[in-house]
Amino acid sequence: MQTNAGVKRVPSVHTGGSMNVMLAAGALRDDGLIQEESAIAQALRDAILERRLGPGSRLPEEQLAEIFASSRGRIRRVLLALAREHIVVIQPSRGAFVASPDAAEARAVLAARRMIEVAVMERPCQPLTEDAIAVLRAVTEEERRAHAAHDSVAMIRWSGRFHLELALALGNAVIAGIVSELSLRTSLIIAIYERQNAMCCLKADHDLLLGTVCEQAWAEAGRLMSRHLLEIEQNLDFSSPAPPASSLSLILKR
Amino acid sequence: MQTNAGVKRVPSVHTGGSMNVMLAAGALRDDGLIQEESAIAQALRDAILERRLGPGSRLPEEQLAEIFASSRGRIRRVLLALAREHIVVIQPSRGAFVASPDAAEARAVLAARRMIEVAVMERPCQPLTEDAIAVLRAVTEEERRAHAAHDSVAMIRWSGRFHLELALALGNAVIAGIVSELSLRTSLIIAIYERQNAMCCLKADHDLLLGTVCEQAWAEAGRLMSRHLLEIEQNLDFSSPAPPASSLSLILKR
DNA sequence: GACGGGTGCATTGTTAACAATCATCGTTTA
DNA sequence: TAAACGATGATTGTTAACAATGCACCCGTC
Repeated sequence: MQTNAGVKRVPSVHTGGSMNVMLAAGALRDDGLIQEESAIAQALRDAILERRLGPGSRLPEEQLAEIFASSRGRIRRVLLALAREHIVVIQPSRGAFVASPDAAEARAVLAARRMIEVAVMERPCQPLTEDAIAVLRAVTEEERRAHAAHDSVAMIRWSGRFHLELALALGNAVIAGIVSELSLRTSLIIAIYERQNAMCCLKADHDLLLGTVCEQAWAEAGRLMSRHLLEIEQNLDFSSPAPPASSLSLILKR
Repeated sequence: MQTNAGVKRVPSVHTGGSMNVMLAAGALRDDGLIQEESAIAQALRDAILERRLGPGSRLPEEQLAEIFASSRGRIRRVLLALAREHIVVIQPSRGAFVASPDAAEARAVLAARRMIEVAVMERPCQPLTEDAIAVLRAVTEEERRAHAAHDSVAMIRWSGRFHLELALALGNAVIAGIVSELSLRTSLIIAIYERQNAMCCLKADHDLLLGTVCEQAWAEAGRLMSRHLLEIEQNLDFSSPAPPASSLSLILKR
């Protein structure tokens, strides 16, 4: 599924360079899965990311097989892969469900993110290239556009994307893979514990961050990143155990 | 995340203590795998960690199924899980092999480790408990013992274990999982690129580190950790592409 | 009305047979 | 001699049928 509808348009002149990085993002490789499986996995990740599939949702093998015009065996492999990413839970003899992390796990994930992403800011292990800056600018531009259009799905996606590109630009592919996984888990967590009045995770934080990054003010960038992630955490409400218990309605195919 | 809640670890006693510490290690849960599969996966990880299975080794499904008295289907699941940990590579229609990361991947893994583990030292997100210190002391004691006995297998294992316990003590379960995976990848890397005259990865670095940790001298601990990991990296020789090409001799079952 | 047991259905788990693919090696030919 | 070709065997990939499990529903009894 590199037909990722929205991902194509990077509004910059240097289509060539951006394109490359664009591809890399979706394709941060799904080791051990063949193309078709990888596509299904990505479709499920997208559905979770965009909250079409809520935490606790049932994921029946046969139904998924039909939806994706695939076989049960293949779905099974995909579900195992997603279980290893901690966004799906497999209960033996019961089936697979979208994970619904508890408060402790939520805190652990966020703490890990803070630790890692702040470290990436403070001590980048790669020089910042012009290309990388261009990509980051393009992403924040997309974020702004999504925000203006009140397109919350796009907002979620580009927001995650910003963190990923940052990890890729200042860290490396291994770190980016880790950040990517933690990002996805985070968005599951937000789906469960978000405060009602939540400010939808963006108030130009990313712009600010990008500014300091461009100036190579690493210490300040680290501080901003820390604050940014702390804010996300502080906008969670762990008091309501609230398992939203979504139905098995699958609006997966597009 | 009560992952390690049930496992009480008391360091003191020789066999008993060590055993307990042993258990906790593998048990950093293998999501999506049933017990039997998890055991097989751990056996393979151990074999790789201890370099009984060298990089590039072939891993035929049927043979593994026989060795572990299991079925091909189950082996298949295990291999997929290990592929997602990047310690096994699955080549479609060709089979599974122990991964042999190239220089670029090796550097990325080590850089990621340095970034993350240094961050854990510098900014622990948990107060250091007495229990944790006891466990860490026990591990270094085991390391010393293994070193004295020239038991390189035990040395490798306890060395990795030290890093894991550190991440668990000062970080959390999520970070420990990440460190655990990176550790395993590192030991694959060392198996490939280690300099002949390598000093076998331990010259009391861990003792020193533990000392500063106990004193809660975080900045110094971070510096030591950084140096420690850099030393590992500097003892690698990427010039010889040397794929040791090990046979498929499987001394897996114990 | 609540509890316990039992039946049937829906779903997952497992297996075995078959199909497809790749490597090996011997043979042929330029 | 070396390259190309082709058959053979070994290994992986896929499927479909069957077994096992858990769940919901119904019924009877207390």
